[in-house]
Amino acid sequence: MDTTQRTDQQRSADRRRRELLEAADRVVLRDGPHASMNAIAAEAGITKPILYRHFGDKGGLYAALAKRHTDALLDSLRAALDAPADRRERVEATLDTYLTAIELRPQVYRFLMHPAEGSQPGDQGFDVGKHSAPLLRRMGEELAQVIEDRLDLGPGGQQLARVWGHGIVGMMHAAGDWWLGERPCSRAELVRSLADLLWGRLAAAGDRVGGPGF
Amino acid sequence: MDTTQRTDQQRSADRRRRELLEAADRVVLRDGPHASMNAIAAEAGITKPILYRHFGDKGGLYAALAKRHTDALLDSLRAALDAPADRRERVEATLDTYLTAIELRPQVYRFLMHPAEGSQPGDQGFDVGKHSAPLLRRMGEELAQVIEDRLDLGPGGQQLARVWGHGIVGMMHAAGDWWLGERPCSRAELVRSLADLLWGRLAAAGDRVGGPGF
DNA sequence: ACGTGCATGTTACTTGCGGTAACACCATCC
DNA sequence: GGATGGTGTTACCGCAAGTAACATGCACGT
Repeated sequence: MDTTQRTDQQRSADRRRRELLEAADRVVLRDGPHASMNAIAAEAGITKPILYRHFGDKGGLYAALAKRHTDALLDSLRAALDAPADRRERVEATLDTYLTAIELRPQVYRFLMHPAEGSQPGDQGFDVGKHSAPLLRRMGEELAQVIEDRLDLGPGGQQLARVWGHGIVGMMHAAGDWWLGERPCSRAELVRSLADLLWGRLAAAGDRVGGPGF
Repeated sequence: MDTTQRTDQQRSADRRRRELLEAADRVVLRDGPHASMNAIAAEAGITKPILYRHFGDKGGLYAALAKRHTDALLDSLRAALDAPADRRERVEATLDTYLTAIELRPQVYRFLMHPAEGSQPGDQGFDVGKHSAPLLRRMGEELAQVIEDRLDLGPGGQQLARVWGHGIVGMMHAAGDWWLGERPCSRAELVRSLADLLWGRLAAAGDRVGGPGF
């Protein structure tokens, strides 16, 4: 088997795949996650079966598309997480990076959080637990690793780090989602409020007069 | 217009609607959120158009279905939130209530977190912000209200409470989703870890030796 | 008693999408 | 020159959402 030829072919196929992904990206960003395979194929200047040859099925295409954006976002987050500053500043920088990303490209964000597209009626009866957006899971795992690596949490620290990783990511996501919809405050205020929450201000707050305390 | 007759009709329609919802519930719990309208109609012993007359479209049926479960879960959560105990115990009780609910009825949980079913290609271009599960939003708002009512957060407290409400709910949700899929620890441990996070243990933890600190 | 509404039910259809089979073109390699 | 393999097409299947048109039964007003 001719290595050069095979490499050439693979190179060509990879380039084509990237072109198709970029076309799909344009359509998804324009039409939303409901973009049909026909529409994507049309945007790419081809027809459906080619898409299916490259990506298997719609889930495959969407997974490939999601991976691109997820990787990019995770790179940004890693940079914020690795910035030279103290812990609080890093946490705020990470929150701000995430929120800035979803603020600048809400369509991408919406697409990434919609896992329902991939699954089909007949795939697997009812696997609970896999339906959350892969982006959330990956962010949770990454953050868990960072926490475990850098913090001394004593015995059971690894498990604690994983819980916290997923929990913090979920907090960031839900708050960001709500904020994006209602825009009740500036991004900086949101970041500060969330960091305050993580810094234990909930436990430290005083009871309201006359109330039984939360 | 005859009031008695109208009431009778309405009563009958309501009863029918409830029967249909219960049939839909059975199917969705059996087949997952991909249950077709035909399947639901068959389970109810009727045919599709009747479902459409009652609920408009699939989104309407699913919304009605979701409302039932969401209301039920919110009632449980309110009870936990109102229990006579100190703040930490209430937080743990609320977390535990939520986690117990999703543990006992994972199918219901999965259904509630799948908003993608409702939206259709042609409804509205791209409204970002409305795509999160209504359950999450409602839980966030409720918790925000409780926090605002019972905690003295100083100026800007209302906004802070809302951020925290949505953030905490998101934390609970993401951690619960991950936990449900991997079952890395007992429910009690998860509750404790999350409460520790909310109690500021992240900020209090020491740096690991040799690391720059999270 | 009888037609008039009106809700309830049906069959049969349209539309649109995911996915596939079968065939056509064009380069490359023996 | 003819096999091979990737790229592309048209035309189709199956299935689910949603709708139109028609049938039936029950309470009402006169």
